Amino acid sequence: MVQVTPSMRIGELSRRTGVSVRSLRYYEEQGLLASERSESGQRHYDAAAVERVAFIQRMFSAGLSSRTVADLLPCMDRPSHETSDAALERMAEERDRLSAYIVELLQTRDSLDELIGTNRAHRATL
Amino acid sequence: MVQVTPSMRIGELSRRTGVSVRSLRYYEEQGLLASERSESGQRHYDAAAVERVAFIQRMFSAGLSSRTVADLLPCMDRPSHETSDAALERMAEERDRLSAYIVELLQTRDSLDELIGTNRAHRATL
DNA sequence: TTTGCCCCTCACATGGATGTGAGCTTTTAG
DNA sequence: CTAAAAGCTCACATCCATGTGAGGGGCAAA
Repeated sequence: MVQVTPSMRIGELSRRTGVSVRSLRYYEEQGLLASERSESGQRHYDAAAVERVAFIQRMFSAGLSSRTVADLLPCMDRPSHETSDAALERMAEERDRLSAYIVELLQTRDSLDELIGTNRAHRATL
Repeated sequence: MVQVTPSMRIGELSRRTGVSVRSLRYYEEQGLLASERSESGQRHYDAAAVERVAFIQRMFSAGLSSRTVADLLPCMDRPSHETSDAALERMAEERDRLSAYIVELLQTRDSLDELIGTNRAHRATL
């Protein structure tokens, strides 16, 4: 039988995403990343998994917890009328949190720039 | 003798900054925040400490470790020719890291917006 | 003096993602 | 067929800022 979506095993997914095998298993444990199991119990992923892993990483790096991401993913997989008010609200909340965080970081970057500027100026007086 | 800078104790600094007493002691342990000790061993801070604590928090929230902040602070306290090349480079490095991070977060926010938009659209079809 | 609050140190706990290693099975390449 | 490479599970370790609690001192108001 020909594989329609040539499945990859965990090592390959790890290589393609740059995410450790350990972490991929963790994502599964947290309900973020599904896998088909072969008879012998090995995980197999379709090509879409690469994207999904990237998404998960982005969310993590934006400060969302695995729990939160788990709540969001269904809305991504099947955006439908089933999307509860709660989930929608949750997304908006996270978005706002992220926005505020970005603003904060921009200010922090300015602080750093100023700090660097001041020090460069002092160096120039050598 | 009149106190020129009326010193505050740790509880007050905590209140003014919103940072826990525990954390303030931790900052000191990490060499980020100095304090004068009274005879009985109690910490006293001058008004400038409030600003410094705020700065530390910003750096932390920008992902710098206490170690890194400790390396940066001398450049803030005494920007002078003594500012080593290494320190300056370090600052620039952190600035760039932060910049890259911000860009990433902006993209992530866009992802979230799109996700929210898609779901709202589906809700509208109810 | 007693009561109450703040401070001190020490040290163990927490959370969340990830690292690491043991012990064992499956797959693959020679 | 055999050995290397890759998977599996389980479970303990790590990092880092912070929480928490024990046990005890300092100091002001009643």
